Amino acid sequence: MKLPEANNFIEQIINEELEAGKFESVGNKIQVRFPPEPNGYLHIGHIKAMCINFGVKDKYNGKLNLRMDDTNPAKEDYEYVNSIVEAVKWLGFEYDKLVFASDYYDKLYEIAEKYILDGVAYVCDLSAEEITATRGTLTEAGKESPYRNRSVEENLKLFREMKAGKYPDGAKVLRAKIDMASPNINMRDPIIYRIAHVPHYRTGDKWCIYPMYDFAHPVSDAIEGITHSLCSLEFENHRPLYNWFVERSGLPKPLPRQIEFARLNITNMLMSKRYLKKLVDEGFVRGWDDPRMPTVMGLKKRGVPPEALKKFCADVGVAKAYSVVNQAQLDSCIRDNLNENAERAMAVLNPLKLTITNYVGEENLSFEKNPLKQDGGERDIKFTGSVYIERDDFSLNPPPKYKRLCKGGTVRLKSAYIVRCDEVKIGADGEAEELFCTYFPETRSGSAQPSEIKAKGVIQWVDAKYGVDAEYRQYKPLLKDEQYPDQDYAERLDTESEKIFYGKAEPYLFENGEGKAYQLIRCGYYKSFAGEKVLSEIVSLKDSFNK
RNA sequence: UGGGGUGUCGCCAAGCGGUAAGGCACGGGAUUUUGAUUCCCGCAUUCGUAGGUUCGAAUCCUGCCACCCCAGCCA
Repeated sequence: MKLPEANNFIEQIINEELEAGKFESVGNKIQVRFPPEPNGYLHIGHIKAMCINFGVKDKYNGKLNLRMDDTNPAKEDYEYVNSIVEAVKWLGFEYDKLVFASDYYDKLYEIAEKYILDGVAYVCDLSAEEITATRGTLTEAGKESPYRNRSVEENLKLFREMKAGKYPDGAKVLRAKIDMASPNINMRDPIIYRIAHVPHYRTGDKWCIYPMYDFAHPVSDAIEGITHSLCSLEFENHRPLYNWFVERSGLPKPLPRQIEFARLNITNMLMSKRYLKKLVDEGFVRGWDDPRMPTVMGLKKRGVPPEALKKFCADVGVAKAYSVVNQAQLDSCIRDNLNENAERAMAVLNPLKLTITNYVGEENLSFEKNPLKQDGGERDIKFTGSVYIERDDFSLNPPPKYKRLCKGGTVRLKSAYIVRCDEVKIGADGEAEELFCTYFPETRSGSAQPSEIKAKGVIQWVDAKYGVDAEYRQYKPLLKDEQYPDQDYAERLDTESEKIFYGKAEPYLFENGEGKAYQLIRCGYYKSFAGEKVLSEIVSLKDSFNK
């Protein structure tokens, strides 16, 4: 068998198993799954998990189920499943089937009865507090439940009564009979089913008992014929239990194997649902798709191309060591992608009027839409000799090595002419209000530059007559510092994280609202924005692109 | 003082007994009508630590040390 080259330890394991013939009975088909719980929105951490799972699927020509791990009706809803599906599709991942853990409720129940019949599960009447109290501690063994040795018949009867709704929430649970003295606390008779008289968003009130993750997940994997169940490190301690459930399920081999990897952490990015929800609920951001959010929809709105995110995940790699990736690494991937693909346009956030005193009439200037793409096309911009430039591109007191405009200095208006600033009109606030310049016709872009007229800098501009008014929302990172702010997170929020500018932009920016990038020539970095539906509103990228 | 994991450059990360890949960041230089891009060049005599085995170790063995995870009827 010809095996693909393994790019990480997971693929290495798969290769070894394939080589050993572990999956011959299923035609060497690898099956994986991506199993979010529909109780929140997908974020960049999930993207890493998707890249790993979809990556395995593609590499081995296998199958992947998008599975909603919906076994806790109190938290789940269609709102989330829809957003998850939407996010997966936007990222361009193609799954084979959309499935739900709740599809398996009948089968799961049946297997639970099998455990009872096999004498490895029992109904326990202990209260939640009592169970906690008898579970023991990290260093002490737990105590066996007094209900642990009920007969198979009694367990079956009780379990069926639980299912039939005879008992209130919390009155009874079904437990696995494993080992109360196990050093692995997960193995101390974990709960399989709990009673919850809560309607489920899919099954309604058909059930009043719901399976626990530790049971439902491995068994769902086995039901689907998953060969590799890839999850994050915190489930390592659950693996023995995973195997315990799967081995006793009676489901056909090959049984799924759980492999854990380190989850993604990025400096200054909080990904916990609890935290993100707070930001939304308490109005720190405009919603789950706010460009400052690390959610998939937030990233989309920020103008981040899916391919940049995939590249980032590929760069970061898959390993088991706890790590925090520097956000600069993400930014680099985004910049790379934008540099390669984004169409160019000019805009000024904070306009300063520049009038050319010796210019008459108007003309068209030609611009490349994307200098990196030979066939990127061109666009025309009107030039009337009266323009707006970025306020930062002019300085009353230029620092040493300043390359842009100052009084008496020259600068090139990109793709137009070199101008010299002759006069500065100072406003009441002491700041420059308008610049009066001379332009040099012979320096028109494209013509051979006369040696006597030079400009060190090149700045962007928007024509005063043809440029359109634009509102910019500029976002900064939500957190000033610290990875996990915990309870006092609110104090660390940067209240200036959203700033409004009223600037100018060339009309081209609005031709098709979304995902176009513009750049500030002065800084030479890219800012991307996802155009909102309202034309006058441009959302610029957060500060992370600043140097 | 239980169990399960992990420790390779500032941050990720290859490496699987034959003499430390790559990316990000950083520094230097060249080209440039974006202080961007592109392009060169530099950036771990050393792999948590102390020993041992070996002709040879980041890789094998032993002991220490540090950090992470686990005591939800959440996932």
